[in-house]
Amino acid sequence: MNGRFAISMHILTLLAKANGEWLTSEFIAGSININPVLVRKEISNLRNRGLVVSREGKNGGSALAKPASQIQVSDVFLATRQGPFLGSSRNTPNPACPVGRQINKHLDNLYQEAEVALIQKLGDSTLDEFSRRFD
Amino acid sequence: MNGRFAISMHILTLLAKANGEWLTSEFIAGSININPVLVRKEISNLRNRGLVVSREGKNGGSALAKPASQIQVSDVFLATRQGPFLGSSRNTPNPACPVGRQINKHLDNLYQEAEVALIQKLGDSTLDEFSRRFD
DNA sequence: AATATTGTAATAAAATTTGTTACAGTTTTG
DNA sequence: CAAAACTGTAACAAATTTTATTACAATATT
Repeated sequence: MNGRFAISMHILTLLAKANGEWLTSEFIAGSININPVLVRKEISNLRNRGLVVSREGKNGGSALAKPASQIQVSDVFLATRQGPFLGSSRNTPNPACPVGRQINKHLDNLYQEAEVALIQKLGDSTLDEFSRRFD
Repeated sequence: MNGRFAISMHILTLLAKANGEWLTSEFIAGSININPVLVRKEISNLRNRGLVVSREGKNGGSALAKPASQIQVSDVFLATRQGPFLGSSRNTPNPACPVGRQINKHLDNLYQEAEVALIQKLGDSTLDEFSRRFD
């Protein structure tokens, strides 16, 4: 995972504990201690994924699109992962070498297997469970 | 995983298929298509992990420190991972906020659980198996 | 002694991530 | 309707991380 996963989990945890209140990006940014624009960018992504809803204008803000018990941690992982998860092979190995020619294909297979296992694991827990861990 | 995992897997696959030959960093770099110094750095790391042995001087190079069947993919993962695997929380959230104060602790727990699942999965396969996938 | 090679430090370049500024568009409220 | 409080997003800047390069000392072989 990357920093975006942490930011998204933080946002979603705040929303889960907000009890129907619409939180502003500025308030959320104050808790995470980052710039409100970054929060809005992440929320935009979560909204596209159907996890969050927002409203513009005065008294605007964001809220969960569905109960926290229906949001799995794996949903957040999938929403924030970029590309093939495990750093992907951005090498362009030598095609004249038998290993170089095939390594990316085999690594991609490996990554995918690993990712499936990880998603399964993260699918076990929900945002509701996660947010209840806080005092 | 990161680019270093891919590089290390590439190096180890070449060594596994080298049949006792000592491969030079230049040869390996040619297959991966990166700078030989990077190869030597990665090999240095793998050597510290007990996966590879090297010898200096003319006709020097590197070889596996043990049979490929005794090297698990999870060993490579552990050798190349940097820090808390999933991008770690380098945010410094607001300690005045109940969520901000505890989020890193709970995320770390989550990361660790996920990492255990991943390592278990990667522990299922060995370098030997991986290298046999190549034609 | 000449050659081939590793080991490693120092530095530079490139890529990625994170942060900032700016401002148009949308609601609410007086 | 105008002011205020927001979101949405683009464009740009700064910081960080990753990857590459240069340089050279140390080690073996021939």
